[in-house]
This record gives sequence, C-alpha cells and structure tokens, in this order.
Amino acid sequence: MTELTARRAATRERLVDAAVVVFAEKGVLGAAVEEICEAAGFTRGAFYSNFTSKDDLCVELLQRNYELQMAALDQAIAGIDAAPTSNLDDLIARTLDMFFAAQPEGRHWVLASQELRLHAARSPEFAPAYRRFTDQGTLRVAETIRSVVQALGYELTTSGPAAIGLLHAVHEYGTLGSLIGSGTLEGGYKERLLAEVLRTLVRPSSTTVR
Amino acid sequence: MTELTARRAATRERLVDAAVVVFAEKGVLGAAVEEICEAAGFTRGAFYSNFTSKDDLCVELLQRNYELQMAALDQAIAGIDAAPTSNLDDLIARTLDMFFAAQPEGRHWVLASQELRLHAARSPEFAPAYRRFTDQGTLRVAETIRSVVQALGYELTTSGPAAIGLLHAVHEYGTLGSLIGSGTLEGGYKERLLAEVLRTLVRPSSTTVR
DNA sequence: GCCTTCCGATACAGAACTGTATTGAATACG
DNA sequence: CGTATTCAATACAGTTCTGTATCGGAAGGC
Repeated sequence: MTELTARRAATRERLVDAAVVVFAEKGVLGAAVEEICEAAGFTRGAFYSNFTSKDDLCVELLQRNYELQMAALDQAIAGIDAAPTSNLDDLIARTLDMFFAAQPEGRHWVLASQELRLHAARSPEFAPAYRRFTDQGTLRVAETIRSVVQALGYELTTSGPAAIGLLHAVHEYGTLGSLIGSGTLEGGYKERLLAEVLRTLVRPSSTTVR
Repeated sequence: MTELTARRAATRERLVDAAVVVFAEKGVLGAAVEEICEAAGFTRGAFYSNFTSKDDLCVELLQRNYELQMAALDQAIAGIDAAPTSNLDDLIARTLDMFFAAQPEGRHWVLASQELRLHAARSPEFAPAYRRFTDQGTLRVAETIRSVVQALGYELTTSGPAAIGLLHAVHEYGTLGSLIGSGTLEGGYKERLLAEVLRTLVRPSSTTVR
C-alpha cells in the first residue's frame, strides 16, 4: 500500500510500542512526545520525521492493534473443534476462547486500550478514527462468534454486536477492577460472570444445522 | 471533623468542581494544576494553600462524589413505591431507578469518573483511596438494591456486589460508547441491555415476604 | 476600630516540553 | 566505490508548568 523502507517501518514500530507503555503509565494527554521517544530510544527528530502529531501515532497504534487481534482471532478459529455439542459448558468455553483471542492482553495493552477509548470519548477529532477500527473489529468478532456458536448447534439470543458489547463491557470492567484490586471483586469474578452472561446469550439452535 | 472556615470550604469546592471539568477534558495526568486553578478563577497560590498535590485533590473529589451519590440514593429510596409486585417490568424499572440514582450524570462527571478509575488502575499510590470509596459505595448500593428487590417480592440470583458490578460494567460501557458515537451501538442500547441483564439477576422470592 | 490571623495573589527560578530548521551519518544506488 | 538520498540527531527559541517564598488585603476577634 504505502512505500516504506524497512528502516522507517522499524522506527515507527518501536515508537508505537513505546507509546503503548507510556500511554498506559501517563494517559494519552499526559504522555509527552519526548517521553515516548526516549522510551523508544530515539529523540524527537525521529518522531516528527515519522508522524505529524501524537494523534497521528494513535491512529497507527489502533491500526496495529486491530491487525494483531484479527490475526489472533483467525488463529483461534483455525484451532477450534467444530463438532456440534450438546454440552453447554463446552460451548461457553470455546466461545469465550474466541472472544478472548480478540482482547488485548498484558497490563500495558489493557491500560492503553482504555486510555485510547477515553481519548476517543473526549476528543471529537480522534473519535472517527477510533470508531472506524472499533466498529470493524466488533463486527468481525461478532460474525466469528455467531458462526462458531451456530456450528456448535446453537444460536445467539440477541444481535451479534449487542452480544459482543455485553461481553466487552464485562471484560473491561473486570480487568480494570483486578488492576485496581477492588475488594468487592473476588478472584475469578470476571470469568464466572462472563460465562454466566454468555449463558443468557445463546440457546440451542431452532433450525437444523446444515 | 476538620476545622474549616466557610471561605476555605468554598475555595476547595470551586477547585474540585473545576477539576471535574478539566479532568474530563485532559485526563488526570494531562490536567495542569495551573489549568484547574484558572478554570476555578484562582491562581496556584489558592491551590497549594488548600491541597498538597493533585492526588490530594482527587481524593477530595472522590469524597464529594461519594457523598453526593449516597444522598441521591437516599432520596431515591424515600420516593420509591414499596408495594410488592408481580409485574417483572415494574420491578426492573424501579430497581434500575435505584441504580441510576447512584451513577454520575452529565458528560463531565462521566468522563471524570472514568479518568479517576483509570488513574487508580495505573497508580498504586492512588488506588487505595479509590478503593476505599468505591468499595463502600458498591456495598451500599448493593444492599439498597437487595432490600428494594426483596421488598417487591423478589430476590437476587447472585451476590449483591457481583450484581452491581455487572450493572456498573454495562452502564459505563454504554455511556462511554454513546459519547464516542459508536456505530454498532444503536440508540437505547444501554437501557435495553441493562433491563435484560437485570432480568437475569432477579427471581421471585422463594421465602415469604414478612 | 484596631489588630491579628488567614489565605489567595504575586514574584521568582528552574525544569520540562513544544515544533522547526539544520546537520551529519547511514543507507541505497548507479 | 563514490555519490545521492534518506532519516534521525542536534541546535534553537519559545512556551508552559512546577513548587516555593513572600506579600498584601480581607475576615474575624477583642
């Protein structure tokens, strides 16, 4: 698509990776361009030669994140056992695996994701770019989960995106809660709740599986 | 408890109110002390005379928020129709009213709440203070909802805090989503989802209502 | 009404960050 | 190879923010 030397691509990647860490620690607006460059082992010269602004880098970060997660999702699909099952627990477990494959992992990524989401909520300039990747990702995950559920002999009780939204909400809340160390959330809280929620989102398929 | 002149109290309040706005726009770490003071119509002299640091002000903000929401909750309780009902929709509506009473409202408060939550997740120094208010609030809301549900002839299917966590997760996600303007979330999405979730969280009481 | 105490404004010195213009070293190419 | 080009480092000038020390006016006590 774009002409990019290997050197340049590597620089951009290092900067983006560093941004994840710094965003996680300081937030998008609290992160100084200088700090990101330092974390990546560059000076600002490298930054301004590759990006026009911090928001510009944020978009690249979204893109990278999107691609990595879709790749992980594809891999998870390839590895799934596609035989229909009458065991609901089985279905739940396999479906959640799909979902988790498309979620950020590790403290830095989790925090950075939330920071980006919040940045989109407060910045009208950034929001469109954020929506672009998020909506597309949600649709793809929804479609994937819908087809997995169907292959296993079940169907969703609600629209795909609504189901994903619900899972996403619980996942985010629980993950952040465990980082904060909230006392009202016991261990395994998130997993249990997700399984329970998912149980209400599927039912045995009314139509015969082809 | 603490000796505080009226003048001082007013200054602190104005600073805290201003902080909500600036935090919403810039995030906790992106907000300059200077900026908060300016928004409140003071200079930094006032700030450092009243607070030792930005985190110190954050704690005061948590406290204020907690007290306002608990007061709103108390008021909501007072206004509720306590007659048992066999109409589930009725129950759902009244229970959600309780819950909403204890949620922040308005763009600034919503964003600031999220910023504080994220700040707690990344800052070990701030997290304990955040937990203190959050856990206490969750317990109080949980207990309130539990007793309302019971008075109406139903019971919760899960622990109070777990139920509140689930509602809270969906509420936050939906609210932020509507600020971002996500395309996969149609209007009324949040309310519909909350009602549906709540439906799975209650069942007719097995024991007789006293 | 005067005097004391309080408390926010001002002054200050330094640190951190910004974006740009220029330079020099690495890389690619003929 | 040597030369042209690319790209990150450096130099620069300006702005913003920090926390503290000091000052002066307003509030409250006698």
